[in-house]
Amino acid sequence: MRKKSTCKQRLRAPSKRSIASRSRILDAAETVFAREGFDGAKVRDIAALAEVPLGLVNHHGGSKEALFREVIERRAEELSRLRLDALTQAKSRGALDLNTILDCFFRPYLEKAAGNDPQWLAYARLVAIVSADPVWADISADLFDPTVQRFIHEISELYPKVSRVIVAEGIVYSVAALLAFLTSEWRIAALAKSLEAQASVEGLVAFCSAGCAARFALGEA
Amino acid sequence: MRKKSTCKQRLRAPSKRSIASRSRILDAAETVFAREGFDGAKVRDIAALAEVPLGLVNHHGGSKEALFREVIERRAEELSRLRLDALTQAKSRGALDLNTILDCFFRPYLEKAAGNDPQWLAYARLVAIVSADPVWADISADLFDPTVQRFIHEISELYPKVSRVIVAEGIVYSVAALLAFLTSEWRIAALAKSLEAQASVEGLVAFCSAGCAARFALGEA
DNA sequence: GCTTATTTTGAACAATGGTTCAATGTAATG
DNA sequence: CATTACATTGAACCATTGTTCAAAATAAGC
Repeated sequence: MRKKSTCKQRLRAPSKRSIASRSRILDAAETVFAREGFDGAKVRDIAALAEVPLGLVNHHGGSKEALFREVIERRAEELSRLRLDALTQAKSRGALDLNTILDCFFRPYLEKAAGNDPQWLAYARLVAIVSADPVWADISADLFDPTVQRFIHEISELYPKVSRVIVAEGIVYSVAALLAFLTSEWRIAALAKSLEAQASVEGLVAFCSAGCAARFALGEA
Repeated sequence: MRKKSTCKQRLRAPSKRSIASRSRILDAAETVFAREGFDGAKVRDIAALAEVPLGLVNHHGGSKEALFREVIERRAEELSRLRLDALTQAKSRGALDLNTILDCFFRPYLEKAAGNDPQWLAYARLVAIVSADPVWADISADLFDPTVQRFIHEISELYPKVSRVIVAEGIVYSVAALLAFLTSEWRIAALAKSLEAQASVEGLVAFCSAGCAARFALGEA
C-alpha cells in the first residue's frame, strides 16, 4: 500500500546507480531535516549535500513533504523492532522495573546514534521533532504510537493504580528529555561554562525513571 | 543601548495610536512565532492577525529576525524578575530543597501562562523554542542564562559534590520537560486514548525534581 | 493653528525556494 | 543488438514571502 498500485507500476528493475542516488538523497534529506527542521530545510541544500542536481530530488522523493515522510518511514520499522526486541529480551531475564523498561525504550535508539552509523543520530533527532509537533501527529500515530503503547502497557502493569493519562504524561516528558539529550549539548556546556558536556545514557535513564516514578506516585491518590 | 544612539534619534513622542499598533504587532508576532516557529511564521500572517497592513510590521519591528528578538526581549526581564523574586521569597521562608527551587523556576512562568494573559502562554512556548535551538544561543546567553545560572548555583549548594555540568544537564532536561508540558497535550491525549490530558504544575515539578535528584546521585561517584 | 516628524497605506520589488519539463544519457529486457 | 523504460540534467517556471518605497494621513510640538 506504499503507492496507489493501480496504474503506473514499474516495468523494469531500478538500476544500481539509481538505487545509490536514491539512498544518497534520503541520507542527505535526513541530515538536513534533522539540522534545520522541515520549514528551515531547503530542497536545494539536500540536493547539494547529496551531490545530485536539484530535479533529481523531486524525481526520487516526490514533494518536499513526501520526502520528509519517506525519511521518517525508512527507519521506523527497524527502530520499533529494536525497541520491542530489547523489551522481550529484558523480560526473559526476569521481572521488569521502570528503569529497565525505559532503558529498553532509549538504548537501542541511542546506541545506533552513538555507534558507527552517524545517520542514526540525525534520525533520532527527526523522531524527536516529529514527536513534538502536532503537524506530524498522523506520522506519530501510524509509526510510533503502537510501540509506545506497548511500553505504556508494560508500565501500567507495574503501576496498576496509575491512570493511562499519567503514564503517557511521564513518557512524553521522558521523550522530551531525550530530545534535549540529543540536541542540547551546546546549552549544557554554555550553562556549565565548561567545554565537556558528556551526558550519558545512564544519566538520562536515571532522570526519566525517577521522574516518572515520582509523577506516578503523585497520581495514585 | 537598545539602538545605536548616534543619529536617528526620536524628535517626537510616539502617538497613542502608534503605541497600540506596535503592541498589537508584537502580540501577533508572539502568537504566530510560538505556533509556527521562526521559519514557519510568515510576516503576512502576523500582519493579518494584528489587523494592520503588511508594511507596518517592518516599520515597527524591523526585519523578521529583529522582530523575533524583540518579541523575546519584551518579557524576558519580567520573567527573570518573577523567577528570582520567587526564589528570594522561598528562601526567606526557610532552607531550600530541590523541589522548591524548581518550583520557583517553573511556577511564575506557568501561572502567567495559565492565568488571565493568554499571550504569556505563547511567550512560554517561545522561550522553550529559543532554549532548544542553537541558532538562538546568543539570545539565551544574553537574556536567560544569567537567571538560570542563579538557579544552578542554588542547586549546587544543595549538592556540593555534583559537578556544574551535571547540574546543568538536569536543568536542561527539566526545561525540555517544561516544553513538553506546554506543547504536547495533544500527544498525551493521543497516547492515552483519552480526551482529558490535564497535566499539572505539581506533576511537572515532581517529575523534574525527582529526575534531577536521581541524576545527581548518579553523578556523585 | 501651523509646521513637520511620524505613522499609515497599498503597491511594487527582489529574493527565495518548491516544482515542472523537455532533452539527453543509461541500462534493463527480450 | 535493438528497444524502450527509466534516470539524469539543467534550465525555466511560478508561487511564496521578506523587504522597500513614495504618497497620504495623522498628530506632536511650538
